[in-house]
Amino acid sequence: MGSARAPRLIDVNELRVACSSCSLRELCLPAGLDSGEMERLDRLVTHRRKLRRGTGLYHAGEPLAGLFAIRSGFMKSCVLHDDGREQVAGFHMAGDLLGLDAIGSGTHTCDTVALEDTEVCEIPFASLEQLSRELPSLQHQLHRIMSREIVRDHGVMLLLGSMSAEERLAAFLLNLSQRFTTRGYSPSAFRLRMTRQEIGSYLGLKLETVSRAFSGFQERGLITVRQKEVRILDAPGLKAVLDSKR
Amino acid sequence: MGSARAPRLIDVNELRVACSSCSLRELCLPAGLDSGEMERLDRLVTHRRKLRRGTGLYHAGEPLAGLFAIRSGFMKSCVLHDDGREQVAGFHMAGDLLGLDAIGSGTHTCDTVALEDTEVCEIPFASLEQLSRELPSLQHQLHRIMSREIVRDHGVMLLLGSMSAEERLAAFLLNLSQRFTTRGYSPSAFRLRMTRQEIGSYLGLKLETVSRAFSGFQERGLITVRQKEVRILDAPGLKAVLDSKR
DNA sequence: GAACGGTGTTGATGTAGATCAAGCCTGGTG
DNA sequence: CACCAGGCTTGATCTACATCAACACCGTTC
Repeated sequence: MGSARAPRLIDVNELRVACSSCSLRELCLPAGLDSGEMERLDRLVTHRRKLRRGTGLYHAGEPLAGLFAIRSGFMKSCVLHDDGREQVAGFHMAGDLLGLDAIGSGTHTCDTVALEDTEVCEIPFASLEQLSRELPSLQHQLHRIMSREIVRDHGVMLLLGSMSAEERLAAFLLNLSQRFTTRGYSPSAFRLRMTRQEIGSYLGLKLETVSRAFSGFQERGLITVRQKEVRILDAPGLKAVLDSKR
Repeated sequence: MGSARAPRLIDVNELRVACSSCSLRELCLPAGLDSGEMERLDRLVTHRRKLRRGTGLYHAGEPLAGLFAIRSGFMKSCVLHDDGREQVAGFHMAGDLLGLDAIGSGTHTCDTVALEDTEVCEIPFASLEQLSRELPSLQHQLHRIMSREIVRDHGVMLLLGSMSAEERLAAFLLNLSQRFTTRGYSPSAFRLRMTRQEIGSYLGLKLETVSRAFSGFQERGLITVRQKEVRILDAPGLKAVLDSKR
């Protein structure tokens, strides 16, 4: 269908969103590459996809198509248990790389869904492996990204295994705040893209508990919440919630 | 101290435990390599270390020395929270690769401790990256291992976030059983290398709860437990515990 | 602008697992 | 061989969170 359009126009458009001119290049796969290297990476990224809010990107069981870098928007990934139970495994924003779970088996092990309109860059994995053999910086960056994902997961395990409801929510808010900051947004005022139910699923809590924890923080003057709009009034206070329990 | 010994002897010894003659080669980093490639990998593995039970291998905060492949024995890794809380992040046995957490930042993010006398092969990471640029099979195997670690962590997150105490313990026992089987041991009778406290830490439970769940399984004829000796009498029954809760 | 469905808040009650406590194995040590 | 410390089990009680329930809010659609 896209082939009906004038090819020239598409080329120009693709050029405009090349890695080298992408504002996320320092967060994403191209971090640490020089301009020549980045150009070679660009050539791998032939597909970009726009996802409407609510649309899935890939599903558990599907063969690995490629990795996906988020250009803009917000996504969640969910792991599924045999019996239908599902849990949010992570929330992903611009610069994050999705699909790493599928490298091991060649098959995706979780579902990913856009929580707002989202644009992703598709990077064919075989080509990426090949190119990263030629570009040590790219190879290393890929390793760094996978390693950081492992460390992040360990943090979530710690949270789920040994923190109270309020501690979990405080950690969650501080983490979001930090990630927004890295991307140039306000650390203290942001809009949650996910529901209470999804936050609860991620934190191992029920939605009512999440709601009560929000209210509790608000009563103590740590934050204000109005539906999905959150403002952090007292970041040190939130951090203190984390250490309070000894 | 080792240099006082006759170098010849050490060389012969090192040869004996080369990757190519290691019984774990299909589980470990050399999986998928041909004999010439394996020989090149062998040359990276200059250090082997024996750890007495209770000894640490590396600690959070230390710079990445290298990756470590377990040749024999049993280890745990623990993530630490700022406030001193600690949680077991995983149990590791022969063929497992340790240290992946440190690639991202260059610094280890967890502690690892031998739970019984253990022998590990040290693989300098920089050399491994270099060699994996020349050997696509090695590169791919490294990626597979990291990806599988991510998938494993997602499984633990699901367990911690949405399973009851008995479900967690059942999943844990079945996982252990499966890993022992892969390594050629009995799937149904094995000796736990960790304490109830460590199992509890890993599963997000207190040791008393772990103990009660063991007793419960025993009363229902699913297993027998006597201290650290476990025998699985009814594997399908244990699997049923996982699905019971809907 | 009325009606509706998805989302969020708040209260009342129930419960799985934590906590506290006591006693029992077991393996290592003098 | 007796002793001891660390590990394990089991019981009684407590509590944080789940569950159930009612209602309020908001954005969408007709």
